[in-house]
Amino acid sequence: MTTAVDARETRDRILDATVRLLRRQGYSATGIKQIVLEGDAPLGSVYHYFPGGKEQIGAEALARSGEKIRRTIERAGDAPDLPAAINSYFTINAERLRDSDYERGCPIAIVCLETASANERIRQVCEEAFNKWQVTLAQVFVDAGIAKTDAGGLATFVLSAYEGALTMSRALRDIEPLITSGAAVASVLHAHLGDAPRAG
Amino acid sequence: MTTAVDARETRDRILDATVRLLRRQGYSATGIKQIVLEGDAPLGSVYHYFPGGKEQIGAEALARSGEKIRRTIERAGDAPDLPAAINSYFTINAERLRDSDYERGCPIAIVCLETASANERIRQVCEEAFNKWQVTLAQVFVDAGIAKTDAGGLATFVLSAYEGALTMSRALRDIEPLITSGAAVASVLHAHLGDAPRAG
DNA sequence: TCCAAACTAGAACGCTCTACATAGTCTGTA
DNA sequence: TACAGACTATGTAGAGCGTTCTAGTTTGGA
Repeated sequence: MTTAVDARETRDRILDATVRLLRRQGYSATGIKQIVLEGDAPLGSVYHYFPGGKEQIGAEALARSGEKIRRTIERAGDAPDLPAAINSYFTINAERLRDSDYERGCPIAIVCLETASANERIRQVCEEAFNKWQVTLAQVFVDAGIAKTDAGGLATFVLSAYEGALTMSRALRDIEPLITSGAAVASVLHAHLGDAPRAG
Repeated sequence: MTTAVDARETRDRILDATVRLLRRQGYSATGIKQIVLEGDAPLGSVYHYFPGGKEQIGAEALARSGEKIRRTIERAGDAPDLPAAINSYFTINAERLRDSDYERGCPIAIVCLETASANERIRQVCEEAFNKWQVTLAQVFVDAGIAKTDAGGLATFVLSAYEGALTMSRALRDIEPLITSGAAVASVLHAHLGDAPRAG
């Protein structure tokens, strides 16, 4: 194994580096050599850990990233004020996007668009990630008092608004779409909780 | 020039083929040879019409596609019932997506995510497309009676929801996110027009 | 101390990519 | 018919890709 100084294993470093690159530039533009450079990992051991090659690295990196994001969504349910928690999810990620010089996109969204029609295995990983996010968020909504009949569709809608706003913010190099959409989504949630009805 | 049978010029066929490929698989995965194959165009004339190479082809294809979509958005303003018109924009494109076997994504969204951090020229084309859509849609909202102070943000929000729902529908191979988001957006518009407040 | 297994180094392979060069063919006009 | 310019065919260059290979190093346990 690696030394104690370098506690994180090579395999993990490869996956983490892959996630960073997928966020920035997607699947097609990300090369194996770039991954090992970014992760400071030996090229020779890539096919030792990942005999399935690039596709396996991509699939595992996306699954790991998807689960991490899902846990973040789950934690939003702990907040006392649901609309505020969702809104701050938008704003926090807006700031992270800006601070990364608009490089930190969503790895699932970009890779899914690229590979949905070309690589079924990768597409399925993306589908699973989105599905789990949706189920998790719907449960958060139910726990907050939103009607069960509404929670599922509302979760899909909120995720859509978030992914689209992230896309637009990256294109415009401006966090405004994320901020605006976060506020709009919060208003919709307020309305569903029997609060102020107006969205904007 | 080409014969009368082949009325469309080679240059246009190259651009149209590029748009189709960008919708399906994005910029990085789309090659020059694939473009001329898809567009039934001679490889030898690619650099005659596009001395700027792949970047020029991509930029022009995206600009053309962006403007076409903008005109479609503009036409939504002609409908008497705005929320219904926006909702049907979602549903119509949902059906087109399904009928294309989930290949017909948004060329702007996918290319922007791929190239936002790598190719400034292409990114700017995407930014311009999104900006024009937003301005056009905001004007449609104002014309329909929505307050000027709300129209801009609302347009950004609706575009975000649409792009995100399109992304999710492709990943899931299911039009449900587009249908659900279309209905939710329509409810928000209703609320802004002084109609039924509930979104769902 | 020694061995087997785990891991790494780095070159090399076959392939595809964009881009370019050059020679050839077509087309409208005089 | 003849010519000039527009367009196309085809081959090549040079780089980069994912992958594989063999040789070498490190490691944990007996």
